[in-house]
Amino acid sequence: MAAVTELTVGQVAMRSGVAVSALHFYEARGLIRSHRTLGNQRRYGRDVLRRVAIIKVAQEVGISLAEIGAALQSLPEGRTPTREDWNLLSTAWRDGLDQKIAQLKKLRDGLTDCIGCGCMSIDKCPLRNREDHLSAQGPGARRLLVER
Amino acid sequence: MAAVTELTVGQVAMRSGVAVSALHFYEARGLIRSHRTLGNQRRYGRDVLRRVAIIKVAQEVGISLAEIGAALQSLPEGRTPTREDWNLLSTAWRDGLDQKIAQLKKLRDGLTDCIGCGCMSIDKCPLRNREDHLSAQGPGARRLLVER
DNA sequence: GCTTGACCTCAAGTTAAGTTGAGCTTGTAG
DNA sequence: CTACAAGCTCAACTTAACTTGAGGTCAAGC
Repeated sequence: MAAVTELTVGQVAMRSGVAVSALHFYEARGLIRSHRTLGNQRRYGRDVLRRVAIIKVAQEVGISLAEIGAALQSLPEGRTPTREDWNLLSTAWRDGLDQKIAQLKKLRDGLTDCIGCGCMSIDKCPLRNREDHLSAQGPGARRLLVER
Repeated sequence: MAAVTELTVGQVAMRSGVAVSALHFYEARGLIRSHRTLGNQRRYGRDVLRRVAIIKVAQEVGISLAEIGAALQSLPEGRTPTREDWNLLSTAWRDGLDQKIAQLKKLRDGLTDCIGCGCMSIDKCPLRNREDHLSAQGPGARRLLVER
């Protein structure tokens, strides 16, 4: 028992509340890192707990793993996130949240206005026309789970 | 040219802004209906435009196709949606939106409180502990794109 | 009357974020 | 020293909401 700080996957899973398979997955995606024992088992430093915490919070805010990964990578030198880093990220994400909230509000107000107006006629409904014909442009324009 | 009101898939696609393949898909899912010409091609009544409009609005509000389908089915007799029907649906959906907004606000406020506190220590952070360990309970508990 | 463009069907692919399972290895408690 | 829990890898499956493609039909202009 050299370093007391080392954690196994199972321990990280238990303490962080995410499944072992999810941890494997995050590692494959480059969101967390581990080193291996001689027997090829993963060992994590305690910083992984903080990283996982950040990941989960970001996910709840509606940020994709890809974006989270990018944000974590963009931290200078890919080092363990410090409080400073957390400030930057959480501020940015909070702003994103603000925007999302504002959008939903607009949508809700549109709905409210539209209730009872029976105007769902595609050409005239303000709700419908909010989305300025995003179709028929780029041919390969994929849009699953659209954001903006 | 008996009824001037008949539309082809292509026309519906163009006017509604959704792809032909998506219309096929909606039909397979029972969200819209068509009748066929002698040559087996789809023909739609104008009401389909309204239905598609409803579907798109609901999607933007974050409602799944399954739920939209259920809502549309629940309309008495599966008839063409009237203004009354639209009232009911849009009111319900607006309330859902309200809830979603409230949730995001709570999350944002949590983030705001947390910024600078550097408390991301899993055990003590209020943001982290909001989610009262939802792990390790039901074995088959799937949760992709969680709602609540 | 034939060529094009719009349609049709059905199967398979796509993305995100994981989960499940098979088959095999480690590590630890008794 | 021997179970049995916990790990490991890799492939395949899951859901939602469509898209893409292959292979074949319909309709309309010239």
